[in-house]
Amino acid sequence: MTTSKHEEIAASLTRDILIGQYRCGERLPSERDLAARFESNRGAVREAMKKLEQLGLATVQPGGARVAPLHEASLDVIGHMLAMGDLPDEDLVDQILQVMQSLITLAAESAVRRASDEEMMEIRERVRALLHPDHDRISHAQARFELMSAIMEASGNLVCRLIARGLLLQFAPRMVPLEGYVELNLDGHREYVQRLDIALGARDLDAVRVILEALSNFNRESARQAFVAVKSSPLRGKVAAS
Amino acid sequence: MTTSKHEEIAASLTRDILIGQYRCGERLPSERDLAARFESNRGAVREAMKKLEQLGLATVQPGGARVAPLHEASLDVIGHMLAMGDLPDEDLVDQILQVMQSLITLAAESAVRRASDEEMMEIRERVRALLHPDHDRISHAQARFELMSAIMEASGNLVCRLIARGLLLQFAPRMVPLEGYVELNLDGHREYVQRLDIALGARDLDAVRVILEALSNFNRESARQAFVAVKSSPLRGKVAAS
DNA sequence: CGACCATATTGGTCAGACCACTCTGGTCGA
DNA sequence: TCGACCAGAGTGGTCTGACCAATATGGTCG
Repeated sequence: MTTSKHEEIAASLTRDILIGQYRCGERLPSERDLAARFESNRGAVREAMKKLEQLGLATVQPGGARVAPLHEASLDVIGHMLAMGDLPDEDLVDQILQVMQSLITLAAESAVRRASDEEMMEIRERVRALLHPDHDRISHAQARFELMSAIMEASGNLVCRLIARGLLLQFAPRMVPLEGYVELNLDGHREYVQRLDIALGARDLDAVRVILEALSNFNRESARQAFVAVKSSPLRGKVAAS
Repeated sequence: MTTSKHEEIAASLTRDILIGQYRCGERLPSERDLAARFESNRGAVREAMKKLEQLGLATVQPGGARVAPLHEASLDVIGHMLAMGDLPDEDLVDQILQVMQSLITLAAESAVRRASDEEMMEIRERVRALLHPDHDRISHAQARFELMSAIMEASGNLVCRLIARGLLLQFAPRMVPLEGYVELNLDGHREYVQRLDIALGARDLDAVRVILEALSNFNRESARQAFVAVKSSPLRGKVAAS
């Protein structure tokens, strides 16, 4: 057990809340009761409760802690929700991809408007890097990540950058189980990547927008097919055996 | 002093980091030193450090805590950044408005696609509520907030919803100093609101997108003008006197 | 039956201690 | 002279126990 006590408690309580063990508005057991249940001290329980409060899953006040409605939670719950089953929730994954597309499009528009020529060349190099033929899945994903980072940085939009980063940090680790099943439509993908390079060079806002939407749709479709593939695979659920 | 010790310490340290008192990568004083400096106990300092870590402003490890680069921070730092000066940073406000537009547009598209007729009627009622002539600034802002909430809920996109909510929660309170100076272009605004009502009824995706962009531009322009107005106002800085 | 109040319980805070790990500065050896 | 090495000081991580203020509870009184 490498995890500390309060992390263990927080994970357990988070899971209980997310699966509906404790329902919205319901009172959680007192810190002292939880300390006894988890055979720990109140300090550890207290840190766990802090974590729950930070996640927006519970409101803790003198008199007791109550479960908060999910739609009032913090963005950080997404990672926990993705980690709930043996596979991430398919709808949630698609929602994340949609939001990421919106943010990247916004950032790209901003970058096209205000990036210096040097920054734009840097971005276009990252775009062209996607075309290198010696990419396996992992290095290709890495290249896409670096492209996204470059666009976000050049956009000058800190808000956009922070959200995208926070979202990706929760999203990426949970997609590992699906990694082996994604099959990118490489031909169409390369086609759009080349067009993106040109559109960025021309600083053509509308073209960039359209191409990014198309690329995002590629990703969403790839994710969808990966879910289909993994669900029909005989290896499913091997994680639970470890 | 209604704020508790650890909140006071966290606020002080947050401010120090954001103004560059402690630079990126630099080591923060030890918890014991900070406890002595703030004439408090280590527990309080410790809670404050937890808060800093949650904000992504610092990484705390055995051996010492270090300041993290701003672009690796959590979205929650935005609220603190807005609260830094006597007025929110103008560029940051515009960035937030841009992101909000992206998210609302995404949610609206999703809502147009998948909302039931009842939900759509609910949304359109909120839209028409914006046209009521007996709105003062506050109730109009309230009505816009409720419209946004309805769209977000109908979109079925939890990720989008959580981000927008979190962002607005940090944003709204900091805009209070500007409230008196916003002058919405009511004629053009009403025009677009009416068109939005119709576009939603027709479930016209492109029209909704265009109208929301126009409305967002109205908001951004209003905010810009409010900054101009407040900066030329003789009442500036009265907050510091209290 | 409802308003009210005393009490038990809850979270909030604090003080102090111990532990495992990291960092530092000095020493020793090549 | 310079490098590796090592002991000690310092750090955060954790735990214990206690007290306080605010809340929730259940009984009592009107």
